[in-house]
Amino acid sequence: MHALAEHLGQVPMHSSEPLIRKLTSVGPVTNRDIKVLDCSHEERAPAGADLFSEGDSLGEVLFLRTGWAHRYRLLNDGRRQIVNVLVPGDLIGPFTPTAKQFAATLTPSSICRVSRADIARRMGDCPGFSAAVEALIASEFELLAERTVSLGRRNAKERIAFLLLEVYERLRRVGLVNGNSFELPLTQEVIGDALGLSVVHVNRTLRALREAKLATVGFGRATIHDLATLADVASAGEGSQVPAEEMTGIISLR
Amino acid sequence: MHALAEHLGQVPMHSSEPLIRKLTSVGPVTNRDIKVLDCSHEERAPAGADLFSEGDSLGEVLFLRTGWAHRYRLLNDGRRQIVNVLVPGDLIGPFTPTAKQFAATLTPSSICRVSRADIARRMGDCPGFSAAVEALIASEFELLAERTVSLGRRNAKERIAFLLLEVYERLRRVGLVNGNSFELPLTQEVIGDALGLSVVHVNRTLRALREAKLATVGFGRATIHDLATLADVASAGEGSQVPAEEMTGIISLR
DNA sequence: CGTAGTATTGACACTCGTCAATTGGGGTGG
DNA sequence: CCACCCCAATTGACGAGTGTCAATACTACG
Repeated sequence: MHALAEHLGQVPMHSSEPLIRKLTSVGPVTNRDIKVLDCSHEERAPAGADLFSEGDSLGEVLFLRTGWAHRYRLLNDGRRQIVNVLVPGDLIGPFTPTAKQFAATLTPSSICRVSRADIARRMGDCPGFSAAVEALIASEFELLAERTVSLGRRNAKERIAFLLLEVYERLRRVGLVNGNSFELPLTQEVIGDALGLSVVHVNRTLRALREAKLATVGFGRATIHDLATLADVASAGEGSQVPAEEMTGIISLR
Repeated sequence: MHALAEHLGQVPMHSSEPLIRKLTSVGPVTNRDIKVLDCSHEERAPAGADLFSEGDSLGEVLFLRTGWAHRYRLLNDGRRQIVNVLVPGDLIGPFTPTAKQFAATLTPSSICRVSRADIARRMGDCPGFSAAVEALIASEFELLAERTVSLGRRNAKERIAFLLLEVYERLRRVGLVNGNSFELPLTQEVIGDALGLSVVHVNRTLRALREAKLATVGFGRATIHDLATLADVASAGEGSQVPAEEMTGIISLR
């Protein structure tokens, strides 16, 4: 990395980066569009760092350049529900000027901040960027609906199988899967809080999946041994499996 | 109603209408903005009518002018998860050009269709309208996150209490609550499918709430007898209770 | 006055949560 | 380099919350 660039808070980006891959995966994005990110503030955060809290008014949007994070809500008796687990390349949020959820890192991460004003200003010259952001939000929406289905109608085994496949697919899209194995720096507690399960039950279920030779999870990694069968378990559901993603914002005003 | 207008598919709207109330509740909307709706196609649908299905490409967005509806997903073994229950004035969707969920009415309804192209075209002269739509989507997003918390971390009693309060609040905003009682044309099966519970358990829980003199649900109506206590039950959760809504789209490019 | 869908209730099974104790790994200070 | 500590992972035992099955009572509507 260029020391000067780093000193200025501007680290050059490469097309192999998850964030760039992610953006280009949802539609045509030019170098010019990506510049919006290049020019922005960039910073590192250790594991477990708070990124924003419920009620915060940021004026910016955060992207996860490297590392893992999560967005969550708390109940006043301490229960936590993770709304989404964020992998490299993901849009962290917040989705509204004042955040309605908490966000924190799970591993040491590199965060990219872009001011909302900037995005708006660039709508004219870098339409690809705001369109990409719109698409990212749309897929976040989709993910959330899918999680709702899991929590409402799938049992523990199905939920975990589904999560593994979902993460597998998301990582694959940004080039972070090698063969049938990928990094998964989630504690069982995090998995539980994401899927509405207790740590103990996550552990039991993980063991069941391992004994059934479907997948092995642990040591910060996950390995899928039998993708087909795992998919069967995962989606006793999924009606019509709508294909990939479209380059369309929510409701896409286009 | 004017026979002529009806014949043309254009029914004049009044400010007392839930749909108009809903739009104005999220921000400044002018008569001109509302015209976008006036000019659009309007139609009636009986109870249980399908509005769109997973995979459909509509080219339009639907609004629920009167009546109740729901958006849902199906698992291939028949399990259903209702993603959201829609009350008069709600934006039905779909949120993406090709729908990723099913939508159907629950009661006889009046539906308003607006073409996406039209919304885009009006962005210039009726900015208030597309801004309002953006805000509606943002609140839908918020609702979905909240439902996720319910399904993941609340028990049956809390979920139902929460649903009652949520619907109460949504109806209140569009002027459909009289005192502590409101219409609730949901079968226990629908409630169950929305909250990830079985019909039987919904019934049991409803009875418990009734016996605790918190709320009575039945005969297409709900009555809240003890709002304060019900709220206590509902949200063992809700950290900081972020206030009302802001006139800001998701990420609001403004 | 049927017929069908909805609401209710009881009995019972099973998934999943809670409690508590133990193990295993990875870091840290002596 | 070892002792210690803390956190994550495991496991067993037990109980609470929910689902399932099945029978019965309503209600609405044609």
